[in-house]
Amino acid sequence: MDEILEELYQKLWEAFGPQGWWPGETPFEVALGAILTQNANWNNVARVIKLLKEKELLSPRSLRGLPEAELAQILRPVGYYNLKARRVKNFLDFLHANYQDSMARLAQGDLEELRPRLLMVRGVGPETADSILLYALNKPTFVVDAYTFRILRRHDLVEEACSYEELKEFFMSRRPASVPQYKEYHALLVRLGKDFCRPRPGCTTCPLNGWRGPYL
DNA sequence: GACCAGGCACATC
DNA sequence: GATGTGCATGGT
Repeated sequence: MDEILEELYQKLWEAFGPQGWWPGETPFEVALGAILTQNANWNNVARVIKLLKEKELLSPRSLRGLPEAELAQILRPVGYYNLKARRVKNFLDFLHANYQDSMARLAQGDLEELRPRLLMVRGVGPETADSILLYALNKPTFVVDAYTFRILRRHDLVEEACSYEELKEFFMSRRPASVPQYKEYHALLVRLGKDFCRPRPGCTTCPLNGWRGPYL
């Protein structure tokens, strides 16, 4: 099975090359994007982040000074905007109360300590926590998302009823704990998912078409 | 106009 | 522990 994940990585790499993830200039921008992209189109998230940048609101302190209702209006394009305004505020409160608004201070903790703490923030679930840990804080944890599950499921690498933690363990127990490669692997899976692996199969030009059995 | 998008919390059984 | 539901805009 280790060889299969290596083979999958090679195939994705050959098809797409380096993805350069996460798209974001600072750890805070990455963390914010992780919350905003929950069940949302990344293009909309990118627009909102660009707008926040233009308004000079893209820092923990300035965002903290913005009323939640105003933040919600800015967040409209990403969907679930009231919900996400609250979730962003929850994360900001967490960062302020424990780390003096500093992502650098947050990054000083280690993975085993930080993950449960992030999960205590309302609105930060397993995927968001792992995205922040891997892409903003450079901790060696693997990010599982809907694409990851769909792709591995479609190629019959995991069970239908595989949970988030099980799928994550499936990966991490079979791959060396490398931050750069975890970053790249997840990004490549998302790339494949966006371009080819729709909820309903049927794309003959998918680079993985026919790999471990056709799924047309 | 349907379907989809880089989830999560909460209620209920 | 599994399943169902609300949250919501914008792209294809």
